[in-house]
Amino acid sequence: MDNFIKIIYYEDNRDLREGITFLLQATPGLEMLGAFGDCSRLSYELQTLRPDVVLMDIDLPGLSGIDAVPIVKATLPQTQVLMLTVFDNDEKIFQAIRNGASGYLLKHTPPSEIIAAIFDIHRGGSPMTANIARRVLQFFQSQQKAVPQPEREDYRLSVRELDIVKGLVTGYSYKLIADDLHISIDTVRSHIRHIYDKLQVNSKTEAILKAMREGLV
Amino acid sequence: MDNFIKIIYYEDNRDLREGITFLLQATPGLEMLGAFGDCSRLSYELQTLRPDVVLMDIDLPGLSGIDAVPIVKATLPQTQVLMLTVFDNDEKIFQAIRNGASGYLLKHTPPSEIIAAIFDIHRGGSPMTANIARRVLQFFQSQQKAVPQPEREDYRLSVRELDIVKGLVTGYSYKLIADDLHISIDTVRSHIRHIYDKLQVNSKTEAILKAMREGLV
DNA sequence: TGGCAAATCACATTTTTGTGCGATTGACGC
DNA sequence: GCGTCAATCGCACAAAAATGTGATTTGCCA
Repeated sequence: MDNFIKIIYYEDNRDLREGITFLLQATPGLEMLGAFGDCSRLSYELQTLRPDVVLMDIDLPGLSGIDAVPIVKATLPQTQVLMLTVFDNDEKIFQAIRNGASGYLLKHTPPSEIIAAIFDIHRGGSPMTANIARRVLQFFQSQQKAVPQPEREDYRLSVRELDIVKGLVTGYSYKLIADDLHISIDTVRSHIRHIYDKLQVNSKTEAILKAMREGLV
Repeated sequence: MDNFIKIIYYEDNRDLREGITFLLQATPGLEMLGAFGDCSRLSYELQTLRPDVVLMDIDLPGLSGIDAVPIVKATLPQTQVLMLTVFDNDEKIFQAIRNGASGYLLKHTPPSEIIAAIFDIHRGGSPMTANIARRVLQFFQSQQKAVPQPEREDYRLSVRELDIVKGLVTGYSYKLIADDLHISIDTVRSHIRHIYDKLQVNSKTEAILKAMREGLV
């Protein structure tokens, strides 16, 4: 049984727990090490049984399944956690994922898919129902879309003027910028004048703030 | 055929295109509207055929499948895009997702799963191979971890000093800050001196930059 | 109750910026 | 070839900021 996938299972509903346990025990390639109604002895069970995969319900009495995930990952980093739950609530899903769960199935998933998911997750995949995956993707997309700023204006600064702005945003004085770019301080002044014109400001501070906010640098 | 899922397919490999087309044509519930070797007439095809699902290869001649996705979503926002490709490269995956793809399968996926995925995606799910899902989750986890800031120092600024800093970051001159807070400009100077001491800087610019970066405001 | 820090104000001096009014050079377009 | 513009530099004067060296009041707390 050396290359069998070793599994432990946390689920407070007794019928379900026994049903799944029976199912997994009957599956070649899987080794069911234990099934428990709560996480009260989680650390002990992890250390003695050293499972490859932990199946975890969310709504457990005492320590919730979500809070149990980081403990599993801290104790056995190589062990994969597969959430198996009725909650398809966004916050719970993301929380579980943040905490280190590698898969997320809803309980109504057919037994054959649960078994496939266990092999998947052990192979380095992340089984998710298509619904859950959609939530994750949507979150992902919303995060990404937040980056492209709201309509950035084009102030038509020349490359040299941008050099100067970079200097300002670095916190340099005119003199330092001049030294840095090997030009005279009067040239820096001159550029700064044009920059102020183009940015419609009239002090270094305003220019810096505007440049930062408008993402010119 | 009204409730059939209408599909168009972009794939430059002719054998594969014809194979998949044949497969989908033979599947009850699916209606294959067309299969094309490139995206040269994408807009036209979208508008005339109005598919429910677009299957999209990535490595197409001319416009790449990744760049085609935003066009699909812009033209027909309700239409779901399922990427079907050999690339399991992170950047390509994330790019496609960012652009609005709702599913991502590798070409070696068995035909039965491709068909299941089409039904899935049309139902609002996001079919992904477990491998792809793992990449997305990992990216997700790394993003989340990035949020907890890198140890913000406590510079022990007094409330009044913070008022001043806020003024600076708003772009106010000493005089404006003084007026704003109803104190003399010399008092502002005095506070600023203390602020510079505490922040370990020696110019307004540096103070503003440090305050912004350290999130003091 | 005596020390301490925060908040207030004053005055003087030096540096740094802002602004007005120039000039020269070189690249590019028409 | 002529106009335009970016990039360079100069000088002068005024305004703002940085620095030094003070002082007074208030409230806290040990």
